[in-house]
Amino acid sequence: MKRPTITDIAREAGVSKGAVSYALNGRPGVSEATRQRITEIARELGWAPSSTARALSGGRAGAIGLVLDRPPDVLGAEPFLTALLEGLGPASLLLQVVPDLDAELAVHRRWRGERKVDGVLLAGPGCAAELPGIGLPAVVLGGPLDHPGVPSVWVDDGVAAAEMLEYLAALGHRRVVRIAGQAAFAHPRARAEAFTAAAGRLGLSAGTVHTGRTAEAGPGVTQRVLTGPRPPTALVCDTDVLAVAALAAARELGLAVPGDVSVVSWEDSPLCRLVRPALSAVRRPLAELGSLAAAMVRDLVAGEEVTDVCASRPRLVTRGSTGPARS
Amino acid sequence: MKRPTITDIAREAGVSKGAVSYALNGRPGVSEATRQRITEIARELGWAPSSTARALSGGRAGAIGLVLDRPPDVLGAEPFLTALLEGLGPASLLLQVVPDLDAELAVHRRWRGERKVDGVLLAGPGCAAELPGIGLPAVVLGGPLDHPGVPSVWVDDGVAAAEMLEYLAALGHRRVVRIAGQAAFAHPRARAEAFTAAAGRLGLSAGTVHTGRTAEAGPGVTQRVLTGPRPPTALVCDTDVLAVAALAAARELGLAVPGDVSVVSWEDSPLCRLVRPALSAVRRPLAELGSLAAAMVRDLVAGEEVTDVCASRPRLVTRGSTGPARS
DNA sequence: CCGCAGGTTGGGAGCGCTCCCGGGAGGGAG
DNA sequence: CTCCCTCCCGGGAGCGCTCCCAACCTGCGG
Repeated sequence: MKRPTITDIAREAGVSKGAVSYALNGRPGVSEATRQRITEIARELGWAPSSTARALSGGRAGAIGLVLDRPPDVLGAEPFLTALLEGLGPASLLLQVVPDLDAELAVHRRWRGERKVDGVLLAGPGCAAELPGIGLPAVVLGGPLDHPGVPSVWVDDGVAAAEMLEYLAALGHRRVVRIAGQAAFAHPRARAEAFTAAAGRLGLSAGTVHTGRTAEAGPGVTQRVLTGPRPPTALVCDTDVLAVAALAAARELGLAVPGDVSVVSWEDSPLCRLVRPALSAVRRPLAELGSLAAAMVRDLVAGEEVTDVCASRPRLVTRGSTGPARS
Repeated sequence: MKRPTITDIAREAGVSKGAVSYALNGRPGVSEATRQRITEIARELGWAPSSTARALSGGRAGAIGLVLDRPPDVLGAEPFLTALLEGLGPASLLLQVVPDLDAELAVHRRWRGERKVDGVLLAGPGCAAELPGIGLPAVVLGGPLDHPGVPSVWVDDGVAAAEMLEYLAALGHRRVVRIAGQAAFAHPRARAEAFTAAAGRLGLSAGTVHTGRTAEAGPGVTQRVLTGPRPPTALVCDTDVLAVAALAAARELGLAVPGDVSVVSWEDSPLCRLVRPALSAVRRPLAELGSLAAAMVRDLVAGEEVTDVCASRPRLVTRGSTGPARS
């Protein structure tokens, strides 16, 4: 029950290993007739290329890596991860979870040393600067950054911010506060700038409060915002979980959503549809992000020039959590 | 800037490749003095073993696989995935997301054919029966199953059900309904049986309603349960998201939680802590599940006999969503 | 002083694949 | 008919490592 190798096929077909290799890889150097015969024999022998042998010989590992930097208790990229992976398709993705950035760098170095991966995806800008030094082709999810050797693929937070805020402005909202958290696959600074820029253009009074990395602070921060002087009539939350927390916090204060305050999530998810009122949310093309990223890593590994890429525009999905501003 | 190989080390140390291999792998057959010298040279040359070469030679791939079966729009294993991965530690995990079971089987077959992985983790009982036929060592997360060749590692739903229901019974609850959904790393039937058995033991009236695979039905199902004849005073939800949906559904009906109805989630997560009232929940040792599973796959690949394993007991964490039954 | 056991070491054959090189066959031109 | 050029294909050398086997060396007892 040993698995067949190209040598077996070669013997069976009465040709050499080399010919089989060429035939099976659709490469010139073998006549069409022989190619047919070889392909047929390979099929009936149930042959499949050994990825390890191919990797050894070719010098490539045939896999890309992704390290998730997960400090204990942080809500993070999880629900988005599967969307991303879906976009990656059949590319082999080596995944590892580590507690912090140093550990992440260590993993990248190890992968590089052991030649386990050909390139990596970076879930955040955290250690983008070090990757060229390590010598591993890398693509950053969420950007754009301006590290020369490390292209990024991102979703435009500018158009998302514009769409959200225009929508809120049209509903009569004038004071909006953003609850900033740890958003997946987004560059924190870029998002902050996009938000304030869009608000400025529309003449809105817009503030931002931060929950820090743990999101635990979500409800507390939200309540403080809503009970402060001149509270906002609309809240923009960086993540779906933060938005759910905001909903809960508002209700605890006896405020109606969207009657007294509107809430929109800068991240759509099934969770947004399941709470009541259902959350209006920005839907980002994460699967597309994944497939673009995979293609970029491939190109990078192939030695091609790769530039920053922006995925298609995010869309605002309106549901029950947003309504006219309380006058 | 070429990376050093054992041949380089051998030349440098004036010994043969074979000796270097033995020395670096801590294997007998080389004197302690030589081993020291070789280790030292390897260190200063910055040598790291090539995983691909090792895999080719050793016949093992040095990685285990996990296929996530994700029908569009299903809430699933995501938040738990990272906990699981954390438990896996530095073991290389090849991950792929597919739409359905057939695709999952296809991936397993491909991995097996290409020798990409040595063994796989199964996120559910779905295709456990086929794996021995494919010839890939596999461990099922969530069980126990009784497929001979496929051991499982699971968290005991029996003690979880007992703890939850005893707690609810002590609060005076007599009618409990379970909202059954797609729980991660749990065997649906085992969980159902554990629930009804524990309820029977305590003399509770316990029912179960199903949301199907999409969880979208969560709010609707919950409302139907709560507005039916003789509504339950407590709800047990299979997942955290379902529990949040239940909270929202209850509130929409004007029912107070926990005043009118208590809610407990059969899955803890940060989300449970962020909603209001915070959700009482069962916390399962998922990281432990991961490390156990990784060890089991390793043993299985090594050809050892592996039996079903049960992780340490889950714990009920009580928060604000549970209280005395309405009399 | 010789022989032998036990421990060390060198040499080399794979693992399955890729890719280069050169020989041979076949066909068109001279 | 011969020469040369073009295709095909066989042979074989790696890729970096593991592991077997034989040769070696040491130290011991006879």
